[in-house]
Amino acid sequence: MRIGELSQACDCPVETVRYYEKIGLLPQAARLENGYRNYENMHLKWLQFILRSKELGFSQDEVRRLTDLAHQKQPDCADVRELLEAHVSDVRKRVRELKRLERALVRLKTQCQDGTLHDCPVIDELMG
Amino acid sequence: MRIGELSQACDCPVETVRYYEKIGLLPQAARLENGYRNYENMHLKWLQFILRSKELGFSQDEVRRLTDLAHQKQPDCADVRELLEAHVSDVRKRVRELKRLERALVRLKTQCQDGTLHDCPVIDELMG
DNA sequence: GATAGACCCTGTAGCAACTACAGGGTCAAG
DNA sequence: CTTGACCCTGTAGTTGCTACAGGGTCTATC
Repeated sequence: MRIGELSQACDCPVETVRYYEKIGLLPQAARLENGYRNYENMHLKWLQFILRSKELGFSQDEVRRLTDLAHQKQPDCADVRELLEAHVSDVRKRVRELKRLERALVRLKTQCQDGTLHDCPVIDELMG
Repeated sequence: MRIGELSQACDCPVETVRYYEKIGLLPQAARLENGYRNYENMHLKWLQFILRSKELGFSQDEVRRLTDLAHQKQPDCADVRELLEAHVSDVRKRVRELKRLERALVRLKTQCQDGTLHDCPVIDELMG
């Protein structure tokens, strides 16, 4: 399989595939005589694993740890669970933070009733 | 006021102050004879405005637009309102996205009941 | 007068996680 | 034999800083 096919099959830009290979997230592909990368089915699975993990918001580092676990002979479920739990609590923290932001913004917005006002209370408040 | 004082007064690293000046978020300071930056009270207010806007999650570009509005003779409240509304809906979108993520992760986690399991269903699911 | 330490300067490289070129080579079809 | 789609490497850009490297300046102390 050449890089274009892999890229299309996974709906992931070729540059990104090469990038993942470069940083060692995706194992290196063998080369054809003309220098083109030659991917196996294994690479497709691996890339899908990476992309699915990214979709779930795992960082590159976390994805790396996940692929490491996934390719151990006996992956320890406790490690996976730990990663998962850390990630869930991280996501929850971000949600709380954004909700706090939202409340502050909405409060700010209520000060902006009149669209034609020249002395803008929003700007005043940001000014301190 | 020298950069260190401004930095301390706003609890913002000196490098960041210089950076804001460099990218034009903060107006340039006059220089002393020895080349040191000499800040006025105006800069302190301006920097506080920037930092407060950042705290509310505005991007650099949005902050720039806010400072532009703030320093017009007659800031149009409708413009401010528009920025604010766009930002609130952006924040809400991010919250929804993260909540979706959280649900997916929690679902994944429920498959991980046994910490000693060798055939990990989480990894299987990520594998596709 | 030397020197230590705190402060200031510029400019560049690094982070995540890619994306977008520039400047080439390869290959099949018409 | 040329067009166009594909492939290659390598570098620079993105956002919003942070962290040096390699200097200069100022104040206090010995």
